[in-house]
Amino acid sequence: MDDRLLLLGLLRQSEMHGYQLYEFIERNLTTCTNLKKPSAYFLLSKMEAEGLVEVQETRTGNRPPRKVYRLTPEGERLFWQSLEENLAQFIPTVFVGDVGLAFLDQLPSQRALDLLQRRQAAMQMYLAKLEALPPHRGSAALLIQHQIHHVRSELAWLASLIADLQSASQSAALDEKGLKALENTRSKSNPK
Amino acid sequence: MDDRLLLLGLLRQSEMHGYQLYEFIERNLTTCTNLKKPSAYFLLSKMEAEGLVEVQETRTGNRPPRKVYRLTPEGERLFWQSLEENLAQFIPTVFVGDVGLAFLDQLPSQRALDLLQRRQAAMQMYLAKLEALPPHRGSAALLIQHQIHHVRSELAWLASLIADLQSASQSAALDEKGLKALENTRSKSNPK
DNA sequence: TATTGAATAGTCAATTTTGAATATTCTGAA
DNA sequence: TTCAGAATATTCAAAATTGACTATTCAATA
Repeated sequence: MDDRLLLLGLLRQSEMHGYQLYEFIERNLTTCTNLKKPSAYFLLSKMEAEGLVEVQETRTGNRPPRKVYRLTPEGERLFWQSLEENLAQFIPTVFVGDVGLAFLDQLPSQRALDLLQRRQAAMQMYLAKLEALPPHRGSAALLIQHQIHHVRSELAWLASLIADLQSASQSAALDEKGLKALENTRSKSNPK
Repeated sequence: MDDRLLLLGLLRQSEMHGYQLYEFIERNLTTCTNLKKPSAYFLLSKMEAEGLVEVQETRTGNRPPRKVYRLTPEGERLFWQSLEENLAQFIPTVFVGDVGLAFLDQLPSQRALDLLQRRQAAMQMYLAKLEALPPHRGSAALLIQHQIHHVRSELAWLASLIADLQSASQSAALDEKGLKALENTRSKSNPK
């Protein structure tokens, strides 16, 4: 539903053909969707069938004809409805990177540390890229600020995990208890 | 690939049939995957075809036979490889909720505020649920801590967005410039 | 002026995901 | 005991997504 909202919202600002939509999303809105090219086309033709958008075929030279999409009043209605719905709700974030964390205790703690430090480096690089981005206009800027805020927060969390892991493996060197110590440490510290 | 890692990792701890896997994920690991029941079954039979897991059909009474899966050495190898890969990389988070934010300026600012405050309430409820969760064992606890950290950070960000929106609509009441003011405000404030 | 590679524009078969249905067993209340 | 509904366990057809491909135009350079 959110991808429809995205397409409707963009078409509302100006009519476009599939590739333009895809390009724009790819360049400016990757932080809020994974929509790929064929999915974009698929969605568009579906939305046409549902009467949310109208198509105008335009042929330039002997190119394959481009389909230019524009919003119908029906589409406009759905836009407002979906926009309100999207803004009012909260969808919990799924962290695929946490699958690995779920099995962190299977690894020797030194190896775990190594890997997490590589993750940390990858995050720092991503953050640097975000911060170096040329200033975007309008609400795209908002999304980038959001992503920056998020990555900083994730970096802080990862740093604290790494620190715990380090001190746990320190004491493990003494008391031979390994990662078990860590779980207790972290599950108790629950700062407001 | 991450869902395979998840299934492999769980099967490595003990053999299980599809429903058990699904149930366990549903109860303890929803913060790191969206894997639905039929997808779990699909993945399992695919992994069987790939020689990553073995099946043992067990029939109890005249129930439909249950397929119990266990890891093969091949599966074990892939587990370690995928685990290291997962831990070492960082996959940027996609915020579907940001689709709405991308069109925030299309709404009258009072309406935008209303909706975002509802989102805020939804987030607070989710956080409360997380915090009330009975203490989980092992690394599941880690994932919950992560989710809590994340939601707190998101709440802070949303609060600051709402505050900016409020002060922007205050000045709009004076200078009639509406939401335009907001974008400038936020895109400049970039705290270290 | 050819040639090559990037950018533009879209499609398709194959894969993956999903909602909904099926079927059995268990639990407890009437 | 019996009937209803929850829990267990899986499957399937329909829908959505993807990687890989096709094809044209444009820009630069050999």
